[in-house]
Amino acid sequence: MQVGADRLAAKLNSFVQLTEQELDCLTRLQSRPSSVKVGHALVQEGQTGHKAFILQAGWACSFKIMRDGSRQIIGFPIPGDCIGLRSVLLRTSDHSFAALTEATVSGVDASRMMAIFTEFPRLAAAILWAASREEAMVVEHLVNIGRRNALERTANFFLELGERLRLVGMASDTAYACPLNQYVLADALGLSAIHVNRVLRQLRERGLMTLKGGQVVIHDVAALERLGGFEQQDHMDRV
Amino acid sequence: MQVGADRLAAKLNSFVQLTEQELDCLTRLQSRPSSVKVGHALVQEGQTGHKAFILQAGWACSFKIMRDGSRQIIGFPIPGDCIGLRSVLLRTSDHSFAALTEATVSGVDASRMMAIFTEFPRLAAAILWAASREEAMVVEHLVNIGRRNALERTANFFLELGERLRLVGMASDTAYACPLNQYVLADALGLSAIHVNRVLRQLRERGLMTLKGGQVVIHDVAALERLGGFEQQDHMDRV
DNA sequence: CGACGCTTTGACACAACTCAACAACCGTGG
DNA sequence: CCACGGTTGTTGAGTTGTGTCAAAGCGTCG
Repeated sequence: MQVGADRLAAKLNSFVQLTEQELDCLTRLQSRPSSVKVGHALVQEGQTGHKAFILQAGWACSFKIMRDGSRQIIGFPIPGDCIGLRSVLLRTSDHSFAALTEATVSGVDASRMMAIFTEFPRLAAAILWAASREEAMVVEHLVNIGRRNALERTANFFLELGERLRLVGMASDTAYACPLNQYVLADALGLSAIHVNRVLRQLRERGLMTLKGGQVVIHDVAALERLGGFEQQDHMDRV
Repeated sequence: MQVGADRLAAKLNSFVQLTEQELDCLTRLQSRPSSVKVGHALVQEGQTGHKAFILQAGWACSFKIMRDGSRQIIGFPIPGDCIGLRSVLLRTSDHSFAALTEATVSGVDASRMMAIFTEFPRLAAAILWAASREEAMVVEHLVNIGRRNALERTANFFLELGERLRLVGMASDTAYACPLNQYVLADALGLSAIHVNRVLRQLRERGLMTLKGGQVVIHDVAALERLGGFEQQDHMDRV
């Protein structure tokens, strides 16, 4: 498998230039890609099987269900991202994953994963780096929910998402496909679905952005960034 | 330095039994502990120096300042926790750290940290494990803010904090020292300081818990756990 | 004593939630 | 082809939770 065919290899390769051997190891680490149906769970909270996946295509989300039935979505892995990496290290997974669209994933064997640490330390560092980026995203999400009102929060969310998608070539500067409905958005943003609707309307009426038919179009990037308190990320974090 | 003297070693040792050599490596990794004054920043957001610290004693918090001056507190590292581990991997730190009480920390040299990956892979795995636990805490925090109201959120927060403190012997089953004032709590919980006050009063009047003079006393553990939607963590996550 | 940091309280405003109903869309099957 | 049900989006009215502003109480420290 060459770089490019495997999303994980492509991502890690942007951190440290990987050798032939390391690329080969990554290939062997992953099982043959398999397809997942919409709504199907990948990892269940509390599950103790040490399974992790790499999302190769499609959309998914990680979330936690509360006792009252409501849920909080933690994040939306996009192609190249790890799913359930933590459940390999911590014995039980602390949250669940589900596919939001038809998706393809490749499984990662936990024991082989641990073996990497002894055989390919540079690869291990790269994985820690990827995990760090993921954690940084959760932190951003936390700040967004904790300290911004519904309008700012939503604006920030779509900018952040667009930024990530652009890095993997799934978005242009002002538009991208986004299959998230208002219920999903509500659970991600810590709002009610109805309020999400009102917020989207306001964003539309203000001429900032539109979400329609699974397509996000940003009409006024500058104004949206101002509203969402968005700051261009620095991606020069190669060691 | 024996296990016990060094908080980090003590923590990692609970994940994998560390060898003499590994313990020795951890000791050499850390600089001589130094003391930090209240309110003093350890890591500034955007700072590019690859510095990390291990908190050995005292209280600190990690936070992000918004453009409008408000702040969101991400978490409260307690002794044994890493501070700014991510700023070693991602080149710039994405948030800041400050001491909340007189604290002592030992610095960690970034280049030596990277060297661990090649020399002591088991140690690297242990560090990744510690980072995973930290991320799990952020996720809990996110869920708490996103999907619980002020009362439940506060209840959950103090239970969670107590749980962590108990693991390092800084809390009994029903009480612990907690130097966080209402402004700090507000910034952590995504509330206003005034509302935190109201919530604390309600918790007190309902006979659930009291925060007074830097001391948390839980009067009715069961009821508080029910209110906060708190579930006992599983700590059997040793590999 | 006054100054300061932190807590407490009340009155009011506003953001976000809930409930209820309806409209648009889309695939399915008659 | 149209009727249908299910899903998703839209809107309004009323309620509740939380923020804001203003002021006072309290303890500590200089």
